[in-house]
Amino acid sequence: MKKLPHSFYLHDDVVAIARQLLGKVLVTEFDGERTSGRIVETEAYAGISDRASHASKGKTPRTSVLFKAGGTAYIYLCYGIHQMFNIVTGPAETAHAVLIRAAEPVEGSAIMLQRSGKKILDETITRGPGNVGKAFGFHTSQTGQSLTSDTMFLADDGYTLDPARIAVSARIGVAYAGADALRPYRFYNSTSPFVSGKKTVLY
DNA sequence: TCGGCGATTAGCT
DNA sequence: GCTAATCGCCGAG
Repeated sequence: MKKLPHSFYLHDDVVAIARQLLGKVLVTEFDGERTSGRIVETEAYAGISDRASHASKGKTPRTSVLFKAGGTAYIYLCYGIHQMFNIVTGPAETAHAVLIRAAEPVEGSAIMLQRSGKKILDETITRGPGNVGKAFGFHTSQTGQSLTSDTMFLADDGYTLDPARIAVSARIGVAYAGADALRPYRFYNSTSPFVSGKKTVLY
């Protein structure tokens, strides 16, 4: 299990990073409770020119974290309920980010179940960005934290996802973004039951 | 200070 | 498949 180096996040091609993150392991260890999971679904948000990205609204108190250098966590609340976990990428001020939409539990599934309030452990535990936030214990108060720390980081355990299994589609829930909503920026493992949304392959 | 709205989800029908 | 729940953020006034 190798922690991804800071340099991984500084690459300026956010779409390439979103694809490379499939198969990597997301690890959190809050209050001594370690949970980890293999990433199976991501979405790229390409800076201020991407109308689906919060960065398109400019730098505000909420979005300022997006403008930091890569390797930073951007966590925000959606619909008043869901903690959405994003990874800031690229050099400072580019405002690129990758949203983690789904993962497969590797360690600490009992803790994930407890955090989610669910009764049975099934694939909904980490399916969808809101559920990922819950299962891993993310909270908006952690936005702006480094992803190379010991409490919150990404790792490579040697696993490589067969490229033939990677599917690409438009992003989910961004219809308001006009033409940008059609960009092929969503990547997922087509064989994983943990992937959210429709299973149609567009590309 | 106020009103509209969103990178969603769960629970019914 | 459809819809209510739910609240912080942001821009307008």
